[in-house]
Amino acid sequence: MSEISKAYEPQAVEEKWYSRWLADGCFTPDPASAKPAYSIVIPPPNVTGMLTLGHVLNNTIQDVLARRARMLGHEVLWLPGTDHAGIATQTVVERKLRKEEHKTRRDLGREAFLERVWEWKEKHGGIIIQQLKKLGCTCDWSRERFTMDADYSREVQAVFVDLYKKGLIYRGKRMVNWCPVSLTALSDEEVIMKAQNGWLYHMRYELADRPGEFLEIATTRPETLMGDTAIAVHPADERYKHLVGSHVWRPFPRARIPIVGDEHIDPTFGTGVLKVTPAHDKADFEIGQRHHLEILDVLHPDGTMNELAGPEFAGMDRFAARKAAVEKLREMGLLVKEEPYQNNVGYSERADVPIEPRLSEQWFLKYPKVAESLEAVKSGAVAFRPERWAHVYDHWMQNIQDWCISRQLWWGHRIPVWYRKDNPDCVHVDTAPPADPENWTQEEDVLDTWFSSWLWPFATMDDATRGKFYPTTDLVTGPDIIFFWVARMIMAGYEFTGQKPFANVFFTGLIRDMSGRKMSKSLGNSPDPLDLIAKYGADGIRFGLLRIAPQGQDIRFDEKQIEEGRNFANKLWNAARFRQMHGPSAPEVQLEGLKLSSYSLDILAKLQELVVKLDAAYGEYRFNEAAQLMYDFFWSEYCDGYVEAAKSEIFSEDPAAKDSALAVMDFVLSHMLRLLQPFMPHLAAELWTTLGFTAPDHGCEHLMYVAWPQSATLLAGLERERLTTASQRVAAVYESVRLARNLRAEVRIPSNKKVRLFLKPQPEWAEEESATFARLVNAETVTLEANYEPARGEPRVLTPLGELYLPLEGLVDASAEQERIQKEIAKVEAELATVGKKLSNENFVQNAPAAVVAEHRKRETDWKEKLSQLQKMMHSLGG
RNA sequence: GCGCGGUUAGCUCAGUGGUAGAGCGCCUGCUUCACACGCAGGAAGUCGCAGGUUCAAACCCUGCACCGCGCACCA
Repeated sequence: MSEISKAYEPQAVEEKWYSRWLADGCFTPDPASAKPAYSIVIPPPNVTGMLTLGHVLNNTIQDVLARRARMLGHEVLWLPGTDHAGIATQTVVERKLRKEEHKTRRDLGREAFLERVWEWKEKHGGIIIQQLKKLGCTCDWSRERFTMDADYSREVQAVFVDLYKKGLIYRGKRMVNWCPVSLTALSDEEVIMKAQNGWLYHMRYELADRPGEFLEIATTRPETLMGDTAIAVHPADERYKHLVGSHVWRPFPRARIPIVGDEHIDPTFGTGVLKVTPAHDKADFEIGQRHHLEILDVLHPDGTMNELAGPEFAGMDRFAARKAAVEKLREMGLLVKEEPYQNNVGYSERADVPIEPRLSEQWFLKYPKVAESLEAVKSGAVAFRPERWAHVYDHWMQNIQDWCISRQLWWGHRIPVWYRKDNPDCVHVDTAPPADPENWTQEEDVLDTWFSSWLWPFATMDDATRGKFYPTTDLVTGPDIIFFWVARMIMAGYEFTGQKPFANVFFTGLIRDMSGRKMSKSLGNSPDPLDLIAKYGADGIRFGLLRIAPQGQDIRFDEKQIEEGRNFANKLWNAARFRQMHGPSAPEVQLEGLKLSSYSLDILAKLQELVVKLDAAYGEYRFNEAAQLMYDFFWSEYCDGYVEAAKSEIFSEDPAAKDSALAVMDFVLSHMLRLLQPFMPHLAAELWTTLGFTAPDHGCEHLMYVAWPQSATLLAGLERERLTTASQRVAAVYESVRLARNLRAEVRIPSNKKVRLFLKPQPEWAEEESATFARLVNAETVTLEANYEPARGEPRVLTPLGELYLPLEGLVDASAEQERIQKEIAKVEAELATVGKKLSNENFVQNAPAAVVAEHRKRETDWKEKLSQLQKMMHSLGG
């Protein structure tokens, strides 16, 4: 046992314990264990990533689940790792290359560039892993995985080949979402629709067969008109249907283009005439297919105009070209009007620029096991929490589209396809290159990062691990990646393992700033969790964040909340310190045979109730409730209530009473530390050791492996029949204390000043509690006197212990006291009226549950009793 | 357009049919022998609006308003 400092200083304690756990291999499970398995795979953060508050929330929840599972006797695997994050990582390294060497990746060439990326990854990647250790995460670091590990890559390629052979992967020239900055195709999920304030331009195209007559067309993208290869109207539109089959002049480059009739056109929008640019719009492309229109691509991949747009536009950026095209139309007298218009534009998720619909050769996947995956969530085989996310999943799965899986990047899993040099139509699709590689060229593209992440729950495990821990138990993630990751993992699980990948998915909320904005680097509104850890301790931030993280609801972050977590840690620290000051603790307390005070019985009953409620909260993944329950129990019930009351035993002359109270403190503290361990692991471990607690049969010296308290057997050996009466008595004393303190405050006696009180005792046991009562109200003496005669105007209050008097030797005049009691009477009368009204309602008395009615009747009796006593007190004051 | 959340004390949020809760902030008093990262007391809410169901509604139903999000979109 060592001396404990006055305030908890988390830094040294946290570092000490984390390294001790690591040294003792506490996080590494044994696949051969006979214990039931519990497993989680971490949502792999980007290898470029830095810890955000989102990660803190997410990983703390996982850690809480893992730690509690260990205490419940499970063999626990929490498997960590990082994601290669194709675009993000490649961008970081390219930027560095440009800045430091003024080179592009093409200057280096593919192989040399990839070497650089690996170098970067070894040197700077995975910082976030170190940061997770600071948080106290109990991941099995010996199993850390990376989505580009050799064996993981083999698995990705095998999956590609398998799906290709099943006919689910195909190559095709399709309209895809093209990012002009990253220069790659993207999946539909990587496109974010944003509302844009732009313009709707009305322009007119001259009819080729009727010079001088024009068709008016509305568009938001005049810069693509050079790629127009037709004009479309609705075939039934009375205004235009006679024109179908004739031609108009595209103004520049000047060309005759046909007018086609197509059902897709909405006659009510704009002028009811659409310019058709098959190369630059998905709907236009489809119209083009239907009418066999020419496809005229006027853009370079980087979003600048190409030669087909005409010499004056070639090389111009698409947005500059928009202005230029409008000007040119104006000069030609073809611009009718411009009106402000709001529409939605798709943005690239990573580069945050508008994407271009672009026709290109890409690889696509027809998703496997869609029906089975839909059913899994519907039936609850994979349980979503909160449940409402199941609808979002359902909707997406019902409308699922083929997935564009190829990316025009270098960093990633290269597609295992080779084309014969002398005949590109001859392909070799296999995890191994062809035997005569010199005659083949490998596909240049890599796979979408998510095409590797979707295998994460099983591709990260070796056979022995998979045998024990797959399918995993819980997945904890944000609802923002429900399509990117969760849905795809479920499908991959069924397709490649024949099983669901996890039993439960818990969706956390998003953390927002105080004005409700999403935390982001660019807004600079995201505090660095490491700063917060340094300031408040990992346990403080864990507890503070979880206490305010409701089920699946977004969270407004306020540093105050973390401060509360730190304060709670300090409270625990000092409560332990207080216990330690009164001698050594018993390593294992047995309640049996102890002579217990009412206060002890009461706090033990509340402890048991806490365990019951905590188990229920965990059962529903209500972590905020669990945190709040522990906070309230420990701070209010234990510290403010029990410890203060027990001081009269601890400081008493009776050694038996003192020992009994200390034993109860040990019992409560040791159980509290067990319950707290998942949330505040470092502090709990530290206090557990400092106080010298142990537990039987846990086979390990670490608190994290001590058994979770069992509510059913917690109070075994206790005089159960005394519990109820003890709790009632304690409640009466505490209520009396509150009223007495209130009285002191009302007559403005400073809280540190001792007073002499007189009590006309009510219950026959009042005397037994008078010493404790006196201590709690800071009274020098409490004199019990059935026939006490108060002075005129003496402050008094009616308590469950009896009428209480606070002599002030005439400092308060009778009228002031009368006024105070009159106010109390008014309050009681109001309460009585409320209850009376309810009880006089026959419908209530007949229909409400008997217990509710009885409760009301009792309330009425109590208030009546109180009223009559107050009136008597009023009378004795001469009122 | 369809769908999903939210709207409770000054602030951040709990509270799924039976007398409105917490923390912070605020006011008052306390360096009382664990803790000022603390102790004690207090003020403060027509539970978004309007209907309905019920003996009883913050809670269930209907409609509306506002805030946020997702999906799909008409150029």
